[in-house]
Amino acid sequence: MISDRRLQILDAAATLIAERGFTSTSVDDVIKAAKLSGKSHFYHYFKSKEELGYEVLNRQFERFAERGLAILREPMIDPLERLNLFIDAVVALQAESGGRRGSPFGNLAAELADAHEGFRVRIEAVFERWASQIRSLLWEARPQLQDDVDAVRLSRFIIAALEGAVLMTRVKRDLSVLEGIAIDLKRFIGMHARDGIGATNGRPVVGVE
Amino acid sequence: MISDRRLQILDAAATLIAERGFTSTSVDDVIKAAKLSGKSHFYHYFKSKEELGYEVLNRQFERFAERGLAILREPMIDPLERLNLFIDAVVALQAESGGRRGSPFGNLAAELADAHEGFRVRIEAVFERWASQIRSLLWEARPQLQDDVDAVRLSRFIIAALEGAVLMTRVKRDLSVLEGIAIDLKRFIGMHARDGIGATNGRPVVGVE
DNA sequence: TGCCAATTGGACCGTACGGTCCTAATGTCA
DNA sequence: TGACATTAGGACCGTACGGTCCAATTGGCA
Repeated sequence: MISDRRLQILDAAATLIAERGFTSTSVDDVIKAAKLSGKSHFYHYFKSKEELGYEVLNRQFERFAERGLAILREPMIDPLERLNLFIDAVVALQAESGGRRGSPFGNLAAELADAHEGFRVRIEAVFERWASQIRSLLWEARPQLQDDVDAVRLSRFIIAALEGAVLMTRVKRDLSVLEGIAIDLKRFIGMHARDGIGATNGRPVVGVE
Repeated sequence: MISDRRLQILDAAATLIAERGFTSTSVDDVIKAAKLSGKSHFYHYFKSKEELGYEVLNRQFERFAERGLAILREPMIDPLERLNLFIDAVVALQAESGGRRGSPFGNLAAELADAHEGFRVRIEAVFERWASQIRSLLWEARPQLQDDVDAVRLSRFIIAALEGAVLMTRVKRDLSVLEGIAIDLKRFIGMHARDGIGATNGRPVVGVE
């Protein structure tokens, strides 16, 4: 069902959309990048540009789930430690493109949230699944956390800080922006620990750097 | 030099760009919204769509500087208190559009950072001026702050968290996302105070809510 | 062998876009 | 009165876009 060609098109489109956005990526661009013979070849696999966009978004999320969110579920590692590792993974993922690419979700969100309800809803779902993973982890870590920690709020804060950081990194073309924010974010999370380490001396509960 | 018409066009364009993004806003759309008679009327005032975009960005920043950043410089208020008030102002600004509009800088950044160097540079400058205001405030507040507070890093963190929060709010169409993050952000800032209030019990130095 | 998906290649269409050019009317201030 | 910015209206142009249609070929598999 999932032919090689389809994946090839999806990957090419993902790269282009990450570079220029969805609107500024034309079907002809995708055809050229995926080395298809022409329009009919493309429309043999996708019924519209919109559908292509949806599937690209799906694949981006799957990739992110495998390479990023999976860390949040590692059963052998302390939950709060896992959260730190996850943040490191986001930094590493960005480092691959030199911080020039930004978040595929954040980019699409900013570009299409108001203009295109179909994308808005799908991106909302992405953020919700992401937040839900963090909430589960926080629930698991609750013996180590202060009683009044608001998991919903904290999970949103983490996502917002990371998305904002990735955006700023892209604008400034400087990966150290993201790295600095990652450090602060870990400290903020550590501040919610029951023992309060990280809150008083600025160091997180578990290893930083 | 700055005619009424020009401002009228700039305001109409700002609204459209905030709603649909720069690329998806056509010159004809602007002409209709600003009630101009035709293309020649528009091109009488602006030499290109690009120049219009630059001037809209300038005006958005001026507006933000007057209604937001100005708070950071209020001489009669305690600096850290001012930072909290500033965050409240960002929330209030978003509330005006029901959180549907997002940040004019973040939106343009995500849409054009890679595609259009001219915009990227200008948005970078916006973030830099914003960060610089926060750094000044932090410097002013240094007697109340812990010695090892990194003003550059903290100022970037604040901006990233706010930009990310505004983006998420827009995607979820729920202002309470931003409100929650604002609370956490204030707590994080309070955590840098010398007395450590806010770090141990989750309350900032100065009034929250 | 025959079927069917995959591929190739290109013509074509309607629309939208940024931008130019030209002419003429209207208002305003010196 | 004259000079000049403003307003008005429209024709026009080249290009790009998403999408359709058609005809022909290739290749694997039952």
